[in-house]
Amino acid sequence: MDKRQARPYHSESLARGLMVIRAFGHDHPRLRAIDVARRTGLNRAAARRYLLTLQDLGYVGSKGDYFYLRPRLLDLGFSYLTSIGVEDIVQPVLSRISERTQASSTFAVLDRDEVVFVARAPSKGIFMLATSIGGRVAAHATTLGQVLLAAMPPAELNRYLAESKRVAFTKWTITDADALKRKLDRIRADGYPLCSSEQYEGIVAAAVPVHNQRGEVVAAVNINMYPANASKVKVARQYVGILREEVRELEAALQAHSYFSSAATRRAPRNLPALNTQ
Amino acid sequence: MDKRQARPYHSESLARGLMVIRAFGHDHPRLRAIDVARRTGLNRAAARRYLLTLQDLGYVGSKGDYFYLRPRLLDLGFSYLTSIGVEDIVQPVLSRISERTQASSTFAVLDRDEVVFVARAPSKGIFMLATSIGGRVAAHATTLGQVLLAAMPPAELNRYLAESKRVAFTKWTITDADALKRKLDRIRADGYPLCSSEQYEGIVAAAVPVHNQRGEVVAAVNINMYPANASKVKVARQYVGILREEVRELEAALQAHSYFSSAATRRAPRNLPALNTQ
DNA sequence: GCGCATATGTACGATAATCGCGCAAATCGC
DNA sequence: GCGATTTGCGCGATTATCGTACATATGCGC
Repeated sequence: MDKRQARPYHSESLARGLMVIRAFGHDHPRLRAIDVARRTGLNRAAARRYLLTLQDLGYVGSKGDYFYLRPRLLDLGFSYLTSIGVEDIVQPVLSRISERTQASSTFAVLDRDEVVFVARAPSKGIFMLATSIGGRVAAHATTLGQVLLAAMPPAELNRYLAESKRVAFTKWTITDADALKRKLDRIRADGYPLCSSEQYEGIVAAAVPVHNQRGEVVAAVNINMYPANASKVKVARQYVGILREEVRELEAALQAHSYFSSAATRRAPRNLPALNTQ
Repeated sequence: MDKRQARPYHSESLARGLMVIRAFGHDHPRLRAIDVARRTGLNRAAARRYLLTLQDLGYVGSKGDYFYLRPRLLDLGFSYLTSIGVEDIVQPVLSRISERTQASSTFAVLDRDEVVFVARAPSKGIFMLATSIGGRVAAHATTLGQVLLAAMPPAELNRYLAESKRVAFTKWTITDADALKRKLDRIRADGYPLCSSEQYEGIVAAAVPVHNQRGEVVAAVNINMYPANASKVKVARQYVGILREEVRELEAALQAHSYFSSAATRRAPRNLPALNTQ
């Protein structure tokens, strides 16, 4: 009846188990069954069952009453990384970009209003962004995010502009919807965004989009520089050529692979009029 | 009855859902429901239910009949990475090591007979190992693996030597159990292993163990060099000092964090005599 | 040393989540 | 156009999962 939304196509056990994994993290690297229960809202017995299941599968370990995550969890993310071809295709290109531009470079995709770092090649300098693979930052304050936002369908972009609350990381961060919209317009005209200190003071960055064979933007690649190496935005602008050149090859290589290709949408939906299956 | 092993503490749905995720990968970046069913051994309807669940949760997407993994999956591995403090603690140390030794460095842990790469800092050169975060290699052929094997309890080590089948990557790879045992003995005496071309032709590497506050080896850090930079093993040996020095600070920092500390094993097991909870 | 508070491990009946078959509709290859 | 596949979904059967309960064990305050 109305007890709960009936969703016969939804496995609650799986959802709850994944919730258990996410209960762990930087501030909570070791948790007891009851800690997990409290953090997830599950019953203690249930939380314990999921923990023991995950332990059987090798994803978590335990010592005394405490549970902790084990490196096998990286396999799950690794499935994603290999499915888009990070090791074989993306990483070599990033390395070449870093080498040719003396800047660190990053390959990233959009997930809702955040940019997710998928691959990265550091520069020769000491410089190393703190966030690592799988890390996320708000889209509005990075070149990666801006180039991805600029490629959004208008309707979706308007929803983003309306719903996302954009915080300022520095005084140059663009948070205002109209200002951001103007910047995105400029990006569409130029083909790439330049950021100066919008996320980190003193960092200059440029990004270019990565297209699949149908011309859709599926990812972005950027370079980050120190002002010491590139005190003028000019320099960044000059490197955009290299970035474009390398990304063109990246696109070709990615299209040979099938993840982004979106080639065979074998069938249209049955009854419904082509719902956007997101 | 005897239909199936009754395991009231085990959630099959969670296990099956995770199996679905692992059905994807490099050669299978896009799968239909029935493909997943075949690859996992699940019923098609069940596979589809798990896929739809994962889609609801944002871990997979779909286009037409095809499903694909989404970047949110990286969050799961990210939970592990942040729980051991990769970003805050490990990465800065690795960067310093790479800078001081001009070599790429890696932080890794052991999972059964494999080494899992957890964090990495590339060297200044072009050199970049293919495998990325979450990647695995057989333990016996890398300095990382050897230093971790050398620290294993004797019983476990013997089991490893007996059960693991060790393949040769180059003609210098040590695969013989006795030879490996001798090398591990030497490592215990020296405190660190040196590898020359055991995994890749021409690569020289050295590793040191990372201890928790109880003196247990919980991870390892290594450096990899090109013969061009270090044609003599001597050079590697000289860098071990730097490696040791930095890792000592790493250990101090990690101990402040609680993941590896294994501090409060609050209670001993109830009835059983302190079973090794793996 | 003695409660009090809290956590664990396990059992068990109730319930609802999950299973897997079966079918109509839609697509592909030939 | 036809046979072979696959999808989406409904539905009854079954069993996996829930959550309460209880004995046991630990830590802490006094």
